[in-house]
Amino acid sequence: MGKELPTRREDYSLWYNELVKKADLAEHSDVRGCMVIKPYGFSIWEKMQQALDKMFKDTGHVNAYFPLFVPKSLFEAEEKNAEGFAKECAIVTHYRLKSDPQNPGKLMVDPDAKLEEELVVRPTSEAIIWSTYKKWIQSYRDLPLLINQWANVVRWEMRTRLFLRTAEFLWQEGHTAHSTSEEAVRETVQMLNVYADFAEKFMAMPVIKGVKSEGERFPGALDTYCIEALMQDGKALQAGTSHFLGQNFAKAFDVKFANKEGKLDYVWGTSWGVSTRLMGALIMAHSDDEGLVLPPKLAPIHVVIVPIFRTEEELTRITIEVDTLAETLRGKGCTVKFDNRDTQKPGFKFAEWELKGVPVRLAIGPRDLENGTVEVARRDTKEKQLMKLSDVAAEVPKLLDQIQENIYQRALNFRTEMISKVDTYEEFKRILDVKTGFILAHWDGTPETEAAIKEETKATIRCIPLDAVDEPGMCVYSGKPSSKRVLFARAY
RNA sequence: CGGGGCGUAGCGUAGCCCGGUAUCGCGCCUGGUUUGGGACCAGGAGGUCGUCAGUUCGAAUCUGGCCGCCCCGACCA
Repeated sequence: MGKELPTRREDYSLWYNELVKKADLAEHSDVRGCMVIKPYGFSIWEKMQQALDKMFKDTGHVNAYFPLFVPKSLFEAEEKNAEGFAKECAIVTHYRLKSDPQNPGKLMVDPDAKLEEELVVRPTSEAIIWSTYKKWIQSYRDLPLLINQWANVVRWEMRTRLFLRTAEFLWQEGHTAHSTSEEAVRETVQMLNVYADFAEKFMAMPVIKGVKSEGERFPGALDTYCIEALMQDGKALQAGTSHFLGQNFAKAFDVKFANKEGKLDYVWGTSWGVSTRLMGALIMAHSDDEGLVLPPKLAPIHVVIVPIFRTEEELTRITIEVDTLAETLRGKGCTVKFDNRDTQKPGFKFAEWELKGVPVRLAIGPRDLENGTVEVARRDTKEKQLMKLSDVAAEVPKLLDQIQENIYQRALNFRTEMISKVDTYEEFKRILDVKTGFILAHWDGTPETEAAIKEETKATIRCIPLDAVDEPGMCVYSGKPSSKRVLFARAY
């Protein structure tokens, strides 16, 4: 099965695609550019959703749901936003099919069922939501409005990649409205921090927080904050964004409120989102040549128990021990899978669960029954140890914590090694050639320089890091003065 | 939309140049032996060769149209 998995070094893209399919996460659909998320992959996404949803609720947000379709007139109300998405929209123009007289048994679009106004399938929901907020907001007493929705969106991308860029994807989008600019900015930054915490604490993936340059900014936003992660092939991945919208959408949709002084003013907005792209990030941040490596906090199965037996009788004796052990582990919050299939051999099961990234594997055979032991194997380091059966229930939860910490440290060490400070354009290009990864370099702040560097090297400004220290220098490209370093990389 | 490649069993492929009804591996099914790191042996099932037309006694193979997919670019808040 997984034996044919190419190694990461040979061809990272190929390896990624194979892994996604072999680990039972997802596959390409017959529908153009779309993806089928398989049950195992979806169960990981559900764990992400649960953790994120709790973090949103803990910061005062509530969930709601808005329509899939956006009338074209609403969609175009915020001009920059509409322009930004115009090239990748799916549009509903008709509402009925009929039998095709030319092709018996086939259907055709009924030309008589043309819509008065086209409906855009949401590529993002600012328009439909802000048109609704207009009705909900009259006074400062209605603010802040802190709403999130879990939904699917459609962006007609020309080239797609499983999880990283698909024509339809699942995400969450938060849309908030505030009475002051300061409060909206605070919200934007707060949600950026929520995303960063989620990435680091749950996904065990270190991220760099920053602000996008003008060229990479969300259309319609005044500022786009983002978290940027580094994948094992040295390419960057934008893992989440949080936008300060200013009053742009409020003005476009005429959302005004009466403040305490009784004066009308436009509300201040934010929007923020993460998507199933995080699944791609998770895979590319930790996996190895044996397959997926899941952080325990997001693993749908924490512990898999593989019995080793020749006869029914042996399996029965093992099952008695396993039932007790599994029950105790479940009592400690572990998700336990007892793989008692008699259709596969132990070696096959070991390989299969490694491919699926299960953090801890226990093996129990006749030898262990005699000695009162269990073989405990951890996925991240592939270390195996014999443990007393009586100790397992206490040790496994600790081991899960260690694995969570270890894979974070490993990813952090990798990223630290892969950040290069460079001061000349030659060095800049050399790093991209031989090492890749993140590059911290001075930039003169102009879109022209940014575009020229992108054109020549394919590297883009991932962000202007929030923790960038003031440091006078010269732009690597133009030689003009610069006050701080920005983060460059080739990106997904 | 440009440049390149490909369409043959559930998956991956050989055959195509040089025309004679399709090769191999994985997987699947049956039986047996196995079972502490992806088992082995034997037998078996499974195909409108993307599609339409043309050339031919005969087309997976040659010719043309169409459809679909992949890679590179363009695109990707």
